[in-house]
Amino acid sequence: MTSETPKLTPSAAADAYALDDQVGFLMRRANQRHLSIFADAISDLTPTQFAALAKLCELGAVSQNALGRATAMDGATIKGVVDRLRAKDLVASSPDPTDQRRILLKPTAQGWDLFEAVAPAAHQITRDTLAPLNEAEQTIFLLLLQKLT
Amino acid sequence: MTSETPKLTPSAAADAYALDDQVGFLMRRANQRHLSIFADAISDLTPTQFAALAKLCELGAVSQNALGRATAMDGATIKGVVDRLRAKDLVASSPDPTDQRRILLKPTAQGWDLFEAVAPAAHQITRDTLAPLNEAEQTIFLLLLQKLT
DNA sequence: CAAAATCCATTGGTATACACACAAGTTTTT
DNA sequence: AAAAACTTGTGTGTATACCAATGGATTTTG
Repeated sequence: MTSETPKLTPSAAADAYALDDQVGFLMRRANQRHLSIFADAISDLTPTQFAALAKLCELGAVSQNALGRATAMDGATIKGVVDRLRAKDLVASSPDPTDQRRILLKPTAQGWDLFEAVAPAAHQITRDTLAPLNEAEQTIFLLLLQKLT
Repeated sequence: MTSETPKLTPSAAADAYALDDQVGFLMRRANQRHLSIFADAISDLTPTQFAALAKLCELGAVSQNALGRATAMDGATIKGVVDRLRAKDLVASSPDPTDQRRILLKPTAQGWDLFEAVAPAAHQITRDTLAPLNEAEQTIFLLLLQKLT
């Protein structure tokens, strides 16, 4: 690969790589800032746990894997998240009578209460995260983000 | 906050929360896609390890904590990353004669070679990640991302 | 119907990522 | 110079996050 640009010395190729301008690095930092805003606003749940709880409140009763797909987490990840939500009595599980492989998940009354209590804060977190952008920029940013999904 | 919208019942507030439209969720998914592209293109290093190695090649000899700051990783995180880079003989450490607390880090010859070998692939990863956007959109996206940092 | 393919939940392993506490070294204050 | 404040590296604990493998259940195929 380096041999394809014979005029550039290897060091020049290296110099040309500015970490701070790479999408990956910028996305990581933007996400760090968002996670920090989240942690400051909601201490009862992690962002991931809140996402799972919110999706479960939206979907009703679904299997663990289905919840994982809906929240973009793989099987191993969603299991840990659900375990922690169950430990906090926010989610209840029961065997699916239709399919013996599945575990049906549902928010508990406490889970519903917590979700409704923190939902406004969650909206505020979205606003705070986007605060450095004006309204037009926010719209564009969300649109472009969606294209990158 | 909730009291500012008294006409909405809690359930309505809950219904109004669409996880799939939240910045945090979109950024997480966009990042997942990027990490997948990275893993497909570069198997020798993780994105984090590559970032640390690239920054070290850019900066020369710096302490572990300084490298962590330059790559946006906290002390505990950068330690693990550097440990793994040292285990692969990509980075060497020596005591700082100026400050007995510090460990000076430097890329090994092998570290330089690997960085120069994969740097073109890293550029390609950035291009692939942004590929769903046209050129104008890419510029805007990077600009807005930078504002969110 | 039987075999193959798929799906589900779980487990083990590796790698971020951050909070917190700690000890030793360095700088700043007083 | 002595005290206070800070920095550096390390260790512990918790929480994502994903891969690969596994055993049991279900669906699809032949």
